[in-house]
Amino acid sequence: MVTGGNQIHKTAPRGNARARRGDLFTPACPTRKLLDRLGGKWTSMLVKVLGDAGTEVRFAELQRRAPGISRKMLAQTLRDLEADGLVTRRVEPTVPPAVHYALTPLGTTLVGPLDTLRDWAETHMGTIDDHRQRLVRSPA
Amino acid sequence: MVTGGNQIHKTAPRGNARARRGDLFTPACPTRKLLDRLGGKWTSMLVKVLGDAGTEVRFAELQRRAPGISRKMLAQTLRDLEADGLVTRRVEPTVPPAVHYALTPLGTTLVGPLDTLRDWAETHMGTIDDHRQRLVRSPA
DNA sequence: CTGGATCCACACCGATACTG
DNA sequence: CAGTATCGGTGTGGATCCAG
Repeated sequence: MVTGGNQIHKTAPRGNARARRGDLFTPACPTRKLLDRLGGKWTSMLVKVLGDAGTEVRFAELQRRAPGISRKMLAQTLRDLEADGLVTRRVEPTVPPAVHYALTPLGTTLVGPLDTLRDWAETHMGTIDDHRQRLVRSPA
Repeated sequence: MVTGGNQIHKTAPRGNARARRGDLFTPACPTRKLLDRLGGKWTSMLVKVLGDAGTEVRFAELQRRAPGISRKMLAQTLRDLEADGLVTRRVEPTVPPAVHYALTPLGTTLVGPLDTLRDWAETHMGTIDDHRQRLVRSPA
């Protein structure tokens, strides 16, 4: 994965967003691009946190609710999500500033599919881990 | 859910086994681990190809149906999927050998959730691309 | 409080050559 | 046919310091 995920994001050229005529092999597959974003280490967690909140959440509060994230990655991931139109950013011009983030309607539509993935993961990842463990202990 | 957050998977040192003092992160969020795998550049495509086939598919045929993949990445991804218990590998001891791959029942259960993601992607990724394009053309 | 800038370790993946 | 071995480029993400 994540691919380092995946990708057009990891290895493919970035400048040319659109597939050009010669590119038979859909380098711009929507699913591939979506997985590239979700494959980011913090993207899905932030979508979930914002979705659960249902309202605006401030920067520091997001950092609290996403344990382990650094300020750099929090800012970077939020900027990406904002550029995607999945998250809104609202700055209160106070001193010091207060910045509020929330899911856009589009971002909200992503919560369901993510829940589907989470359900599958919570149901089956244990089985997968066990399977890998068996390979370690009894290699063919 | 994604709240497990960090995981010694992508960046953390693997050789020096001991976590350092600050690391008190929850062991491993299943959703995070699933996305790490799906984030791989070819994983989801191979699952889809094998799912669509419904039967065993040979190595070379997989390479044909996953345009652009190299033999190295095909072999590596298939080995990972096999280790996860998502894919079976069957070798016919002929000369030259013929190797057949197929989804396990567990692997088949992953097809649905992936379809859900693909539906979302095909519906909304265009909107996301447009949103990013607007940022490029009309910067602040 | 909310970031940006920089440095760097490491993991992913492509290209190529070799093997049984 | 179906892999493995190796090299190297590139991107991701953590740590740390600086700034409005």
